[in-house]
Parts: sequence; structure tokens; C-alpha cells
Amino acid sequence: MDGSSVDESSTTDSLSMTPPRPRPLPPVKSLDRVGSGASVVLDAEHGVEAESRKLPSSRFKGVVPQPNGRWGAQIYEKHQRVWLGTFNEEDEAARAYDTAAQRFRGRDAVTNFKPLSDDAEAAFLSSHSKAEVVDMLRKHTYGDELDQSRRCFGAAGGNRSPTNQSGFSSAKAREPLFEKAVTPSDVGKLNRLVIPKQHAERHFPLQSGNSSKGVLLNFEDVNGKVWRFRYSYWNSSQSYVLTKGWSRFVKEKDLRAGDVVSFQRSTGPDKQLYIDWKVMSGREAEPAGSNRVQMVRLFGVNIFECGSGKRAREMDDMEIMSAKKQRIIDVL
DNA sequence: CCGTGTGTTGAC
DNA sequence: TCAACACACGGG
Repeated sequence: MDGSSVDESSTTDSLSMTPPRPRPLPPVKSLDRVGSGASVVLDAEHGVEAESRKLPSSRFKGVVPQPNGRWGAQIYEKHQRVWLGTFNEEDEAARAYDTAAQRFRGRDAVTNFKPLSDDAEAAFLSSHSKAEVVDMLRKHTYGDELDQSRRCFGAAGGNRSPTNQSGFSSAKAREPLFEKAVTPSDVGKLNRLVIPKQHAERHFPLQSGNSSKGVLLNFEDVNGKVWRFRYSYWNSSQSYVLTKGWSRFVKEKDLRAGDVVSFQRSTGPDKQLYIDWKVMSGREAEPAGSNRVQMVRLFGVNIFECGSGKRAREMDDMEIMSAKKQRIIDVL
């Protein structure tokens, strides 16, 4: 399932040049469905069972049909295919391709829809590595990320903590923000961590507009793994919470009531957030050393502080992203 | 078990 | 560079 090797090395990108521009593809309007029918059943034509197995080719560039009726998106670079993920709708896949095309080939790349993206998106794209963009597309989180960068509540600066060769974040100065001994409900089935209001308001200010839906915050753990949690305010309980993504953290770290989670933030210009945890004193250690041995998977994008963009790092994390498999790294 | 996305080939 | 096709492989 893996293996899309995104090779950032060929950085003909960003500010540099952009290839000549034919005309964007005709934005085929409605009347879709018909032509690309090729439905399996029905269609009592001749050739009946003669294996009309043909898949309905897409009318969009970079989009390929999947056996299950869904659509895949792909783009080529340097003689290699870069898989952009699978999508339920044909046009979703087409848009994913468009996004990748603009990141890989520059602004006026040939696309299915977008003749041009606005400046905000252009900035967003150039501030993220190809691998990151591909990662977002494959996870279908590109839209969310872009929205957040637009709200200027993070992500914008493409500020990611630098990584060393082994993929770990280099040690950087960081200031402790606060800690909390998790409660039974924090590690229970509620899938949420309540952040004490005083700490929440002090360190994770929510803009009024965001409070309702919340925002996505990225935290890096000691292994360099990035955790993404939805952070929002629950009016019902008048409390700030980390929700989506939290249960995964609880599960992987095997957090139990009484354990302590702590949060830090780098003191540098990038406001990278970090999360750490420690087992409640007295609790016996884990069986098969699973505690701090992790698989490392990178994808970035920070939260907080936008604008003050940084360089658009390239090349650094590409090898990691393109690794055929996740690497298992023993921290001990 | 099923869907993904990779391997591969042959056009453009 | 690109899509068509088949199916190995990996996650659930």
C-alpha cells in the first residue's frame, strides 16, 4: 500500500521557473456519468459475458479508475508515478491531481479545473514540501490544512522542526507549557483530553471563529512522531479539549489514569509544539518493550504563528517520506 | 477478505 | 509523460 516515492530532489519548483502553458483542460460540465458508464451489470449489449471488464477511463487528467468504482489520482515526475490517493468522486481525484500539479510543476501547470489558485494557496503550497502535499492529498486533509493556513492560525509558515538524518527532530530549545495527570475519563472511551482552562487559554488561545469547529494542532513526541489532535471548546461542559486523534495517542502510549502528559513549545521562531508523557510513578513498566520504540512517520505542518514564513525546506524529509516502509527505530 | 497502489507496458 | 491493465500485497 505504500511506496509512493516522492522525490523532492528535482526541485524545479517554487519560485523558480514554470514550464510553458498550454490551455487548461476543458472543464467538462455536467452530462458526466453517461459516457464513462461502462457499468458492469446491465448494458445488455452483445459481447455479454465476453468480459466487458473494462474500467471506465476518466475524463480527467491524472485520474485513473479503481476496480471498486472509486478513483485514483496520480502524477508523474522523473519517470516515476507518485500516487496521490484514492477518492470516491472522480472530481475529487481530479482536484487532488490539480493540487499536486501546481506544487510539482508550478503555478500555471496544466490542470483539470484550477486555472490558478489564489495567492494564499500558492503560498501554502510553496511552504510545504512535495511530500507533505502528497501526504495531505492522500489523507484527504489538504482542504483542512489550507483552511487553517488561511485563518492564519498556523500551518502557514511551513515551519517544521528540522530533522536529522535518522528522521528525528533535532533537539531544540523548548519551554515547558504545562502538565496534567490524566483522569480516568481522559484515557477512557470519551476520546478526549480536557485541558485545564487556565492552561488552555494561556497557551492554546482559540480564535473566536475557531472555537466552535476547533483547530488541528500538531504535537511532536520524543520519537519525532507527529500527533495531530483536534482542539476545541465544548460549550456544554465549558471546557477546552483535545478530541480527534487523542485516543490513538492514549492507545499507543498505553496511557493510564494518573500518568502525566506534558506539553512544550519550541522557543525558536517556529512554535513547534511537543507532547510527552510519563508513567505514573509506581506503575510497572510495559511488557514487550513498546514504550518508547516507535515507528516514525513524518508529515509536518505546524500550528500557531503564520506569515513570517520560513524557507520552503525541500529535500530533507523526502527520503523519509519515500521510504518504502516505515522505519522502525529503536530509541533505546 | 478486499481495496490499494505498484509493476508493467505501450501509446503519445 | 501518461493511462490501461492485472494483481501482489498489506490492513482490517
